Amino acid sequence: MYALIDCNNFYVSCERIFNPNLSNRPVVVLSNNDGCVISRSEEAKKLGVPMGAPFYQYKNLFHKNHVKIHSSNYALYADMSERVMNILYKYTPDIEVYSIDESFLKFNGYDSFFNIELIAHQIKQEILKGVGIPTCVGFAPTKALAKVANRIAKKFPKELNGIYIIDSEKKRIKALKWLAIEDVWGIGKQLAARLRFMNINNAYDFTQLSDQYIRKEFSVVELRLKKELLGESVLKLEDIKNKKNIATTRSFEHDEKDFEFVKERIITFASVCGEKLRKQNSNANLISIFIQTNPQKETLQYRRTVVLKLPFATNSSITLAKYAIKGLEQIYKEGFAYKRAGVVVSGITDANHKQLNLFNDENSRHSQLMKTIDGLNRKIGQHKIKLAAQDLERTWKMRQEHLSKNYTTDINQIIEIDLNLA
DNA sequence: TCTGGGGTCCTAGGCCAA
DNA sequence: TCTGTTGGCCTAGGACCC
Repeated sequence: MYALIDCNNFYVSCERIFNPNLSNRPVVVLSNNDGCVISRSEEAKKLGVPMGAPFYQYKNLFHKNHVKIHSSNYALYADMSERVMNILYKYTPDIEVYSIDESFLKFNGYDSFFNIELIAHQIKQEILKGVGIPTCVGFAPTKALAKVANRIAKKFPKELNGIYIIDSEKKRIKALKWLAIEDVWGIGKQLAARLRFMNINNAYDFTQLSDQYIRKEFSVVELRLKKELLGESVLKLEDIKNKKNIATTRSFEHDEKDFEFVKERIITFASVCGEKLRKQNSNANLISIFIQTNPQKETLQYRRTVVLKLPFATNSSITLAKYAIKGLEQIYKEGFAYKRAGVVVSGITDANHKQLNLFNDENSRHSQLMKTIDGLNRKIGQHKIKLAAQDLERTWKMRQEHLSKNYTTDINQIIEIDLNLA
């Protein structure tokens, strides 16, 4: 059996732990730059706030309904996520941390020996008591069905208490007939529209299509999905692997025409990619740089990406920045106002197994220098030590007007309790 | 004025070598 | 030597996920 444990409205739930004022009232958490809504409390959902809603369009609605607004505080969420996952590891070592707020667990042979419902209850209770986050638990014979079970648990909180188990054919078929096609894990907007057009309206209809037809009209991904929904486990737990791509991309606070501005951003992104590579002890062989104008505006658009092959595998921020500038110079066009830019490194290899290059190789001092920079940044706070090409005067602040404190990761921001009031 | 960011996997198509 | 086929590798772009 697979279990899917999913935290309810995760970012909002994290904010609520440290701020009881947020209980039982509409709360939203915004994306970087306070751009869109990326987490909503049940009360906010009831007000009709959709996922991804642009903040500025909903400002009035929020104001009118006293919606509490928070900028995203990823340091806090990452720490709370780790606490949740640590609890899950107590139940089984077979875990796949699928995202910041959900994990698959595999319980081999538990079906006949253990009371699954009891385990589900224990998991839920322990996370709620230990971390303060409410969760939903779905159990089923495959990962895709566990997703379905979890969805049902979420949808009927009063009746099911956040737990649903698909453990019979009858329940499986009933669940699939209930699940709208666009809500199936792996069926996105485009596929759903095509399937609806073919009168395939729910997950059950989808499983009635023949293998050949699915393979011909769609792809191997959809075929696997069909098997999973039929109860044949083809998706296994994924191991924790090093990332295959590492990206650092941002929108600017305003549209920007100045080359030097964009260049400074690109250097910073390349440098951050270097840091991320070093953190997972990897090197990159390829670097791609992209810039784009604001697609929301009806002005002439420009968007280019360039991929450069690095002369040797590297994680040096200096080398990455050097090639990032080279790439930017190739794609930058005067006269456009840019809104977004980014650097992605790929072709990732293990830094311990670097292939020697006869003609080109990195200055051997880079590696020691990077170690020193990383060490200092860890000690005195993130990103205080920069490359000279980064602007030391300007501090790049995202718009984060509603940011909560780092209650659990910064000793200076730890929560204080006034015992006189308590 | 104000619309996020970071991933994965798959397919198609080009190129190249056997 | 030439031509056609096949399969591997690479990359770009699309679709999907959270």
